[in-house]
Amino acid sequence: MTETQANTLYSAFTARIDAVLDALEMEGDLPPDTNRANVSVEPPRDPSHGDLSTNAAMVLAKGAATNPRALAEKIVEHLAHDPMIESAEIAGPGFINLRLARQNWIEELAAIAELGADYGKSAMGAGARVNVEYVSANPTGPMHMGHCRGAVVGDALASLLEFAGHEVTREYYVNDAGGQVDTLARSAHLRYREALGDDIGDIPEGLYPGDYLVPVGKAAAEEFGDRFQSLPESEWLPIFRAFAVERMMDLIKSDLAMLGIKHDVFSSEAALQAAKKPEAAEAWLREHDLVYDGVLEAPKGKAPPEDWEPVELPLFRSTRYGDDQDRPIKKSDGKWTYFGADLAYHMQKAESADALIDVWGADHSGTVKRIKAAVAALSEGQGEPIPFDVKLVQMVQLLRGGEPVKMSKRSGNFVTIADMVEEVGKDVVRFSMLTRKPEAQMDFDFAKVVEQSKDNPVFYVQYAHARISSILRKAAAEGITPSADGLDLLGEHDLAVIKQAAQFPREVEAAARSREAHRIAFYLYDLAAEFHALWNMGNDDAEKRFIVAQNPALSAARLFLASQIGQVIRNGLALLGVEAVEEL
RNA sequence: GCGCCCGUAGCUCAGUCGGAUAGAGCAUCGGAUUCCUAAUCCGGAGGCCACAGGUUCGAAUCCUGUCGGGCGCACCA
Repeated sequence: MTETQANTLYSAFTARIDAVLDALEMEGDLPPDTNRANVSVEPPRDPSHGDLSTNAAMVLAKGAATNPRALAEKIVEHLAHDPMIESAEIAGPGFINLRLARQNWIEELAAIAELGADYGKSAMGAGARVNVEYVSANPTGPMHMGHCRGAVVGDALASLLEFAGHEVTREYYVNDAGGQVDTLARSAHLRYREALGDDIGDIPEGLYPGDYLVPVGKAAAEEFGDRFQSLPESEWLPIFRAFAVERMMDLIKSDLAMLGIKHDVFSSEAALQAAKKPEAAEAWLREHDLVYDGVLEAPKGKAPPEDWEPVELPLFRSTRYGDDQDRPIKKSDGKWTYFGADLAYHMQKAESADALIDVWGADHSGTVKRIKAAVAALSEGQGEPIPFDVKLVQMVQLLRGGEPVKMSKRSGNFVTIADMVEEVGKDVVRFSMLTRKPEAQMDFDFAKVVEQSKDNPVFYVQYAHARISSILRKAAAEGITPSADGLDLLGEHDLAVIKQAAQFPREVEAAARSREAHRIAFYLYDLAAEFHALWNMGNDDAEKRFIVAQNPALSAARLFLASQIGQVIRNGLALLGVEAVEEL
């Protein structure tokens, strides 16, 4: 309760209860400076328990040397006089259940109208600069499904944090310095020779066979003519590396655009190395005895690699920070390891951020400890340790009609994001990726998603929005304008939807705090469900329809309600990067 | 062998810093459409929250162990 919170309905009542506890301290019913960390004020799961519930009496009774119900009675006494509280009751082991006066909900609806696209925004982040690094797929080919989940999860997380008051940088780390990009360059050169008319035969083992390099070869032929056709590799490798990486990044950016993803910053590993950042990091670490030259032991419990031989390498003392083993920052050929460059890269990011988040695939889980160790070591050394989170996104098992689909860049046979988006649409892809928590594995059956697309939750939410658009269109045609004037005419069943909508700001903060964007998707589903339920009441009872014949004042009020629910759905979908359609 | 993640209804999954009778969708059974989009709604049935201990007013949630599934485990990225 100590965190900064937006001025929402729920935080307002949290403050009221806090004030009551202050009063009880003054009156001696509670010991001074009672620890209230475990006090919660939140809507109960079961709506029949009221609008808000607090466990304050149960949590604080022991410290006050009394029993929960006795303390609860004292709290209730204070709350009973509040005109914004309709009733306060003690229930079960000592919960205090509050029913809020309907005025609260009417005002909340007005607040949605006033804030519009800003409704739900929070100041929680207090402008803290958060760098979210996601995707960072190697620039050796188009994006495939293996990248998709992390891309969507990272992007939604970035939007969420932004909405919750953080200053977010969306960053992509381009691994353009390792051996894989040399392979890319060689593969591109082969396609280049092919474009110039050489018979290249089968793509040799160890090069990338994918067709996507054919246009790269043609482009190179146009750009360079036959200049590099028969020169030794050393003459063209760096040139083709840069050329091909640039083309691959264009490809990746266009794939990302299909998913509605756009990064602010693309950081090049090659540029990082050219700027000697890893050297600087190494020097600092050596000064502090965090890097030393040593020999790693062969892995235990598992047959060591056949070509295993002990080699002395510069090692980072990641064991000092909880890793299982010290980690090499340079290879025996003197080049930086991925990790060696990556630790310098994280320091670079930290220079312009207050917190770092990496979104990685679960296949990198083994490297989390070392990078956390490195960031801890380096940032402690340079003042305050920087908060650093690695969000691991679990694998997606891609199926087609129940059969696993292979994904391998080497074979050149893989389902690309472009294929996926073209077949099922961006909104389905994004929403699907966000309707389960990222740390759980998921199956994604291509055929199933296409066949059952009507059952996909994204349509359920979009349908609610479409219905709202539809009714507003109809009202406009009939000359009825939504209006807040008659909101007092709304009934209990209308309020149920408002209550759900009013939770949006809470959900935003809870989701941002736990850094879990998928909560927004589930919330929207619940909100849509409330709306659909309200809509269907109109089937049985014409008085409960949005447009009530002979009652323009009530119609205007209900249309106002519908319009605001639509606003909240739009705000939520915007966080997920899913479109709020006008009609299905 | 070690590390990380997961285990909740027949299936796919939610579950708010530990809260009240564990929730949804699909599937299944029964209802609602002369009427704002039925791509919707209402109701029934379906659970030893993998298992065993522990922590406390209170555990699906936290701790320990076991079992099952996934990912990773020298200089790759």
